[in-house]
Amino acid sequence: MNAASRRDANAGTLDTGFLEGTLGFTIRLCQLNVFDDFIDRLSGLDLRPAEFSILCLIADNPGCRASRIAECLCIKRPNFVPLLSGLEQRKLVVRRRSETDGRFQDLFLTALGRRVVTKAKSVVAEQEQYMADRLGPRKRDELVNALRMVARLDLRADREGWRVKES
Amino acid sequence: MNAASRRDANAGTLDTGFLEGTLGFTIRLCQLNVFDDFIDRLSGLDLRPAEFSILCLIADNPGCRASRIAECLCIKRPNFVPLLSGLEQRKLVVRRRSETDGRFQDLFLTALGRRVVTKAKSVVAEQEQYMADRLGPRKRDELVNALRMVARLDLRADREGWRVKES
DNA sequence: TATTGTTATACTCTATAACTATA
DNA sequence: TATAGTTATAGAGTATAACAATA
Repeated sequence: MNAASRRDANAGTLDTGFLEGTLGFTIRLCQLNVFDDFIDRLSGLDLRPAEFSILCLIADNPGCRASRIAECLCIKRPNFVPLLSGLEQRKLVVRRRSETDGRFQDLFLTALGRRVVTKAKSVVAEQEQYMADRLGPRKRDELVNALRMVARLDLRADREGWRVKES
Repeated sequence: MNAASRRDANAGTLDTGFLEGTLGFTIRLCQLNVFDDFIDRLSGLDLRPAEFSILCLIADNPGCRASRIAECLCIKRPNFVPLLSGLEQRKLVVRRRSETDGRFQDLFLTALGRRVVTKAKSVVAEQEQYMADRLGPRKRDELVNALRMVARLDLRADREGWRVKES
């Protein structure tokens, strides 16, 4: 039973009008459903969503600094350390101290890491394709575009006493 | 600095093509941004997202059983107990044993609870209105509808060896 | 002095097993 | 026996402060 059907099972007579009409609540339900399935599909490769994202970014940006990957994924640096250490212990990733600046660590995939991320991407692509088939390609693209737009909104811009100098 | 701008700050030269093209990743970024702001807006009323949702459902369904509210919000019963207890200690909610079946607890808002949820809904409505203004009303409604559709998808339906008998 | 990576730590959210009381 | 609520507990995920190494 997935999140959606578990929820629907007994909620038939509940008035959920206000919540279901909000973006915040529908985003949460949507994320629960998609992530539950995502985690399930990738469990065979023993990859959590964060680990998959890290491997993807290193695959497409070999030699990138660790802190940039963490930033791009909105993962705080202290929390990024054990994630990377785990991937390195599993021989999927190598950390190499930068030659030009000893503070940085440049990240690379191992040959095994490249094989794993290729397989993982194809598994994720299946989930994405399944959702695209159900939504239809147009609605699917509109959904991704709308989500990107909301993700980039500065939601605090309409409130006072907030904007301390940004730069 | 919100989640979106924090991410953009240093990610300019990173290739995020694969991840940004997936529904899963964009949903996550979107949820981070919306929830960060949601939590911030409701912090003045000392309400977390889950607490707000519970109050909303009790407000619109007075006398509803506790387990149904939890189910509707995809909150496991053990995790629901301290949430309800907190709201009851704050005199926002009352639990009343059902007269017809002593196992159930019927939930009601106090007068204070009704005042708080009314105020909280108006705060949330401001955030929703701000997002709707940026997206435009049509795109906003299409987004909510698409999210509802994805939230209800049975994402495991395309895989074998999964569906044990549902009922 | 500022930044990267790191450690330690704490708090929130979530998940499971087992207990109780009621049916 | 089955279900609702509860307790205890463990595991993720996430947050901040402080330190070492480097610049």
